Amino acid sequence: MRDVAVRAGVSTMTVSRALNEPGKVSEEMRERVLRAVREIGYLPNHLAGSLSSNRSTTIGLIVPSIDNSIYTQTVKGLSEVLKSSGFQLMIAESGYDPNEEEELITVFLSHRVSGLVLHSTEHTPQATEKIRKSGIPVVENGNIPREPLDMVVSFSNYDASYAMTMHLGRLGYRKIAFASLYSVHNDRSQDRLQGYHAALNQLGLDPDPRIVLETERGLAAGAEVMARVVQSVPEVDALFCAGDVLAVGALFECQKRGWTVPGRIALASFDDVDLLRHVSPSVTTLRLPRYDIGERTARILLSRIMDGAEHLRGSVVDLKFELIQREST
Amino acid sequence: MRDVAVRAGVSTMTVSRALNEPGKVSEEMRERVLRAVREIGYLPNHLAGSLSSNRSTTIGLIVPSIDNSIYTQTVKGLSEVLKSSGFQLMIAESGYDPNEEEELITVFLSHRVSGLVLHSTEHTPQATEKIRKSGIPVVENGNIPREPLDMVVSFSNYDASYAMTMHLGRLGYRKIAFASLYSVHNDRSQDRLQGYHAALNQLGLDPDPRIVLETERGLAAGAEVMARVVQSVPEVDALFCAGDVLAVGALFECQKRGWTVPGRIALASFDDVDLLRHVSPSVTTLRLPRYDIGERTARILLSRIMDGAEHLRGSVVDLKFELIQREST
DNA sequence: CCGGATTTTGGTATCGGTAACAATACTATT
DNA sequence: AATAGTATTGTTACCGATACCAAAATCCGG
Repeated sequence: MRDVAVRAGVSTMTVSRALNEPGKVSEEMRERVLRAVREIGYLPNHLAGSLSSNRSTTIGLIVPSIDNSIYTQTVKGLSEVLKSSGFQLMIAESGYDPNEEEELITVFLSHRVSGLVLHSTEHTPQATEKIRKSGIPVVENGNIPREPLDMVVSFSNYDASYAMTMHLGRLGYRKIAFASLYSVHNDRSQDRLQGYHAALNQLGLDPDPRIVLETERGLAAGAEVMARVVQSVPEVDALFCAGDVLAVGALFECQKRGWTVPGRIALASFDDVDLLRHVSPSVTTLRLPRYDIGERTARILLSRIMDGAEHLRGSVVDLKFELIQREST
Repeated sequence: MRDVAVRAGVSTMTVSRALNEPGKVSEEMRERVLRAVREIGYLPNHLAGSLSSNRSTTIGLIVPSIDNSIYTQTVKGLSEVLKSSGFQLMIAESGYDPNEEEELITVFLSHRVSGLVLHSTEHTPQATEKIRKSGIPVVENGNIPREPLDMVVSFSNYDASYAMTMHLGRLGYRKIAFASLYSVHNDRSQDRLQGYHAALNQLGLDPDPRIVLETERGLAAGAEVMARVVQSVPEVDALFCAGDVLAVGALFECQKRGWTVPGRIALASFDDVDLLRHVSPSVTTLRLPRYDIGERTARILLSRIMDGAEHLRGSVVDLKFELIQREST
């Protein structure tokens, strides 16, 4: 930058202003500076700028696992809004481990991100403390936690799971099995399970531990769950797969075994992946506002960072969901 | 850091060393410093460190589209290796637009990333020039370009497409249709198309423009392609879907219309997504080393950055692929 | 045409670290 | 015990920008 200043015959301050606050500089200076910038091929150093101004243009994002297609829509929403404001995204994965998450939070804070987005809502006390101490705005967006760290943009896993289970109950199914992903360190799974139980209770149905299963992600796991539940408890008449692509795997298993859906057993899923609409029978599911969550998260974060919108501190945005009834129920 | 130094009764240099080069500091000092760090709750400022040392620990990654599940495995591979070396990933999407890519490269350079990973291999001249001028190592990993910018870690889209087409030819199919994603500004698509044509030529089959189609991503597009090609050119006996989940959509369309696969028409896909193994019939496809590409990319980049392995400059790593014959052909 | 208000520009300190070298303490050797 | 050599710690300058305030230039009404 010094070179630019010399070449343009002005002070570095003028260069800095011409680049960042063009309005505060005369037409002539601005052009002289911009020309010098072009001639020299000058690239501003963001590190120096951030250090000096004590403001950065990076946002940290921590997801449990990068290769989970569920998050990609949210990341896209985040990314698009941030890009339009000149912010950058730093991404890392915690592997569903709160300690790992804490570690990453520390790293991001030392990189002086000006905001954090956390998918998980389970944090170590130290992580919470560090965030509080740093004073930067945070958005949690995988679930609506009972005790938010700061802001929240999400749908409620509990509500969604409750709604789907009630839907199955109202359709007349009496023996509703439930499959989800492992719930250790995964409050989304835990909430879905609780929503399911609350609905059963509301419907006057007895919970049966034999038909509540936890498994890993993937088609194979879904298939395995379907086979297991039908064979161990033949009177089961519906399976609610509250996670990933389990329902697709389950459906394939039914097709392979010749079990009709929903004749022999009804099937419902949690996330409206494209696939569920195209398989036959198409699968009843919940449409979750994945993209909107990212977009809204970015907006609310930017308001806090750029406009200092302190009144947004602690706000909880519930983006709801939509139940889509299809052929499988 | 000054506070830590005062509290520990040492100079800031000693604090810096105790934290970054523990070996160069005596046992006693190290403990005194670490205690002070803990007591104060000191968090190093990476921006300042990077600025001062002229080294950063961030890598920039530019993908055409974040919400494409194809990249997630590569990102995971990258992320895991980088994390273990304390590097951070900045991600952005170019939307298949070289100008957008150039813009992002500029931003990343001004953030002083110490390496770049580009999925696309088509760049503007200015982008190429900026990268060259910056001197930082770059890895391209969506394809193997004819004129690499610097290092390359990928498989060859041309070779893969050629191999699959030859495979279909050897199985006896004579009228092989080809569907891919739009090839404008997408050299991966272009190379796949060329590989297909080269194989047709080698097989002594005449190319037929009526059965070479470009479409968008998604199941619906795949279904549409299948319907279109079979109805307009009934003698077609195989369809090679060289992109995304097109093949799955195509298969669903066949099932819906009662066309047997491979009886009425054979079907082959390009990327081994989990799904293809679980549908019925299972789909012949290419297993691409998505995760390995990410992992290897990270390793080669880190070698250049940390060990200054200049002999790696310009290296091209072809990670190959595997053809998986299944029921659909 | 003048004095004060306003806009534009510049000087200097500083952000929080590290590099490079200087100074000091300690070790080993003969 | 003196000397050279090594290990440890400190001093100072600087990385490349911006903040803050002072100085210079411009504007304006009376």
